[in-house]
Amino acid sequence: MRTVDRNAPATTTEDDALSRRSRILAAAADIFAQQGFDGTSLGTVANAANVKKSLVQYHFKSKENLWQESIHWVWKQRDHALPKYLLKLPSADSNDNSQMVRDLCRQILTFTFDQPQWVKLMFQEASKPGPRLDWMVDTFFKKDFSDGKAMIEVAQQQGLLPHVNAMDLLHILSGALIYLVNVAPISERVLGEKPNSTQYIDRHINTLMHLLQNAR
Amino acid sequence: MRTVDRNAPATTTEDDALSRRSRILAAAADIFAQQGFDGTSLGTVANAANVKKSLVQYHFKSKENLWQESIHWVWKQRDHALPKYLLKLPSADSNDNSQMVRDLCRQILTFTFDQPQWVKLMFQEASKPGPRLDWMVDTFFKKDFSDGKAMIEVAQQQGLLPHVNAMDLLHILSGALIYLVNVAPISERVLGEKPNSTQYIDRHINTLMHLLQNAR
DNA sequence: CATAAAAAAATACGATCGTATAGTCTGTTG
DNA sequence: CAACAGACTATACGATCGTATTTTTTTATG
Repeated sequence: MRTVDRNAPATTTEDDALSRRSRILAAAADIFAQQGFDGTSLGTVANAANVKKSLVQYHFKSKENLWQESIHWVWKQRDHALPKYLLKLPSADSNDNSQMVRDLCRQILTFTFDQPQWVKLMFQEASKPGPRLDWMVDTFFKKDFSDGKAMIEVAQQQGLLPHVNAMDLLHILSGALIYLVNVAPISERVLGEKPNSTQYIDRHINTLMHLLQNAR
Repeated sequence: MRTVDRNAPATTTEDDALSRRSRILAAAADIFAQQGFDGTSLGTVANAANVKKSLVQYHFKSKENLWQESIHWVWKQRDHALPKYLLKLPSADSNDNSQMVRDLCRQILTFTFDQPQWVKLMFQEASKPGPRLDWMVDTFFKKDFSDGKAMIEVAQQQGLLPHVNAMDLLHILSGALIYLVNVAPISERVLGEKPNSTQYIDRHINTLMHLLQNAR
């Protein structure tokens, strides 16, 4: 009987077990981030990954476990895309560090507009505290918070940020950046302007930097 | 047979149709805000409102309709609690208007910490654009945006806020305030500090005002 | 009191979903 | 070739949920 015929589109890309597994992970991360835990069905994930529903359950034992592994995958992507500035502000090379905060903000914004899963997953669970939020706090957020605070403090010591409470400043900065991503679908519909465009991001960051640099 | 016996706790509060209906609305708003649309079941809402599941369907025809009416109810609460400053910055009475922005921010923060439903419902739909988000945009957000922008501009004309792009400033302010509420369950677990305490809110607002007032 | 409308409750049904289980296919190893 | 393990599939079951329908109870009105 048929020797080849496996799938319709004649997968030119390799379709081994490993690629299937990560395809499921990527699809699950997307759908979990968009539809939430309850709004996501394993069948939908399987379809999006172009695999059978049973295979999802074979590679990941339960929906809960798939969710956890998806988030690990998302955070790995994020940490791989945003490591450059983290805690590595040059101590006193003193060429032009003034642009560093601006560059970091822009990089965070553009990446998050492109891969908003981590933010969506974060606030989904924050809005309904439970075991899943506790797990995320222990696994990711404690480290994220301390890294962020350390970055703020380094920047402050270099005179790049006003000397106010570091944790407050972290929240204000995070808020100003992340809110922009979260509210983007609304802004787009209200203002009729694409908030993830380069101009929009640059203008917003300019305004933000203006507020920060004129304050002491 | 029993003349009275209706319910266990001998409801001292009147339990007529109107109070039942609004009890369902309040419960639905809470649960929708916490668990999302998909994560909310009509049975759970009924239990929380202490009514039978069938009664939920009697008063509100469908889950979709219950969701809409819940949100109308939430927005009505919000507009009833936060009308004082909206668009009503005194034109030139000029006693001490400098505290007005600070007071407004504090009022928004304390109310939203107390009744975070509107924010949660807002971002739930923003994270998965669809017909429900479109409905919210047309019904609420267009007005919210224009009101907010108008407020910023009035404050700017009085010299209470730096003269930067009004919409950007609105987003930065909204972000700094709303993010604080959204991230509160995480902050509470990471920092071991209640973010909705008066001191925490005041300190945060002080920092924010410091950034705003030293900038021009 | 009679009667009709409104309010509330009980029941049932079809669909979806997570998961458990058994079966199939393929490649490898001894 | 035999045996086995890993990858994959098919199927079924129990539970939950939204909704439709029917029935009972309460309230209002003449």
